[in-house]
Amino acid sequence: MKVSKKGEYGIRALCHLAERHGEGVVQIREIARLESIPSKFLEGILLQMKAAGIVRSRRGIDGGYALARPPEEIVLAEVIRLLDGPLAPMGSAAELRELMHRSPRHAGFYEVLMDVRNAAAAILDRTTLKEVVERNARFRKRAGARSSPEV
Amino acid sequence: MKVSKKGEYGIRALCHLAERHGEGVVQIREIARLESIPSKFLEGILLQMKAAGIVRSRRGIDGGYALARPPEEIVLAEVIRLLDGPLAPMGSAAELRELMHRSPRHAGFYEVLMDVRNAAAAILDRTTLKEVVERNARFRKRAGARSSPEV
DNA sequence: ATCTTCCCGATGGACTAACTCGGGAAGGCA
DNA sequence: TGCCTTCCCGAGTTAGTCCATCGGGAAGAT
Repeated sequence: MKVSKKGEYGIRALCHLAERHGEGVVQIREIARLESIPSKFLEGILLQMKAAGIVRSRRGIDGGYALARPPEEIVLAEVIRLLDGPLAPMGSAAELRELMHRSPRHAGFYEVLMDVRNAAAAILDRTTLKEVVERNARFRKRAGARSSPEV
Repeated sequence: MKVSKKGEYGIRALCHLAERHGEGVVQIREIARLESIPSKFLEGILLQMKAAGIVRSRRGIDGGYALARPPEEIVLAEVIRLLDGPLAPMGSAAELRELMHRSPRHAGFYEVLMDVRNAAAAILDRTTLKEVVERNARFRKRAGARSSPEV
């Protein structure tokens, strides 16, 4: 599995929206500026997440984006799968299973890869956006107490 | 983390060598043929593993490759790190740590990624080549009993 | 001397990542 | 009705990586 810039930006943007959940929409430009994300790139990412039902939008003069669901109902696995593909370290879970019984000579190895993907999936499937935001807040407090002016 | 063809071929070749451990060297061409790996590609991979001390070689008319250490002293993590880079899903463990205290705003997210890399590392650091070969054998028996003529 | 093998750098095509451009469509407001 | 601001969307660019191949050179056995 690999989390690309696209995936990272996607999650960061969702965190931003999660923090303001319930306060209406927020514009691409604002997210891009505050999160240091290239805005045209972010545009495409949000569009893709909208098509997937993670996020909703409103156009016009007071338009912008908001979460389509509450933060505790969005899990990291969903957005990473969407933006960066399957969680398995090689191919997808289905392809690994296919390989295992198509070439039993190396099935043991593929089985280990499957174990790795299951371990990753176990974490990412139960980690909600809400939890990530809470974790972020905890770190911000801890670090903000002694240094660093926000980056 | 991503296991590429290079990593897959590397492990498959090592398994091949592990099965014949103690019986002298085996040639690139033979490994390539029996494991369906492009031989020129395999050549480079073996060379890299030799430089890393995983494998040793002998040239000349009866040359070839062999494991540099017994199969129970080679772990998957070592070869995957060598051939495919760090196990973390984004950057390396060190870069993730760096990010966490350099931008505490998203440290929670990076921490989750670190958890994922730790889960992967836990599996791959304790899985030896010997264990993979044993697992392979178990599958071969199970499947060979009812079908498939080796691929 | 002459095979056979490993050693090693260079190259090439396909594909992806990470952006960027430019224009179009929807929606609020005067 | 315009007008402006926002989202919508396809196409293009640049750099880099993946997978593989070529061609020759060096070491070693007989």
